[in-house]
Amino acid sequence: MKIATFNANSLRSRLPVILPWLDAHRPDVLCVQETKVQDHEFPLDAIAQTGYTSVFCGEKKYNGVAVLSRHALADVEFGLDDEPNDPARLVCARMGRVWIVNTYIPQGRDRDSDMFAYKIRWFDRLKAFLDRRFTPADPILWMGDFNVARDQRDVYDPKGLWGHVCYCQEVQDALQGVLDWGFVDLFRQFCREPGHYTFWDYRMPYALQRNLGWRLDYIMATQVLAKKATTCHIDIQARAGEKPSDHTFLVAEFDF
DNA sequence: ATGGTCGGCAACCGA
Repeated sequence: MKIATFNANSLRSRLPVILPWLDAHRPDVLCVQETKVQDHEFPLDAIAQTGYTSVFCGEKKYNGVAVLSRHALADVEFGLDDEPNDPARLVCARMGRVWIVNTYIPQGRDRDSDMFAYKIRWFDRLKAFLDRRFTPADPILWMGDFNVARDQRDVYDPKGLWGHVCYCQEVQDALQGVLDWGFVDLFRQFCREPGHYTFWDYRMPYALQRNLGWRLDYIMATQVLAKKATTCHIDIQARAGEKPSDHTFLVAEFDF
């Protein structure tokens, strides 16, 4: 089994990246965040032509999640189970006996904004969501854009960036609280080195060439699946001169 | 130095 996650920053404008990538790599599942497309405008047919079914929930300009799959998806649910439930930030579905939880976690804006408090709470709400449906013994893949860099290996300037909404003690603790429920960071299971990133701010000149990046996207697996993982790697599709952030896939493969 | 650019989509907002 091969799975992947991708922050699209507009699914429709990224189809020229996504469709060839699906054809070349044929993952069983691709989770997408920031689709930025309403459901009635979702490019269902273009994706179906590559052999993938989709489940999705989007908004006009912001947010939006989708799961693209080569296999049937069952028990599809959108959003958390309290209010506001953010249906365009979470999709949960079952593929065979494996559960997929695809999240686009709030970015948080500023440390002193309501959105930051909302971001912190989101992790506890997600843990409650998981508790109501699963146990840590279930085969679950929690993946997507988490907007958290877990430690100093995950940002290009740990001292200078400390205190950012995506790199501060509060968000690291909040994420760790959900990990402690029973998840393994699959990329870190295979690579302990610093400097491997999934996001480069496109406002920074030559951020990719200078490797001024962040690791904000994750594939978290419960133990039963982590034991079967054979690889987890970052696939940067950007060619010379192109902006990389909207072209970065995080991929994991499993021995089944 | 607290900038920069991109996407949606029609004036800024979110990242």
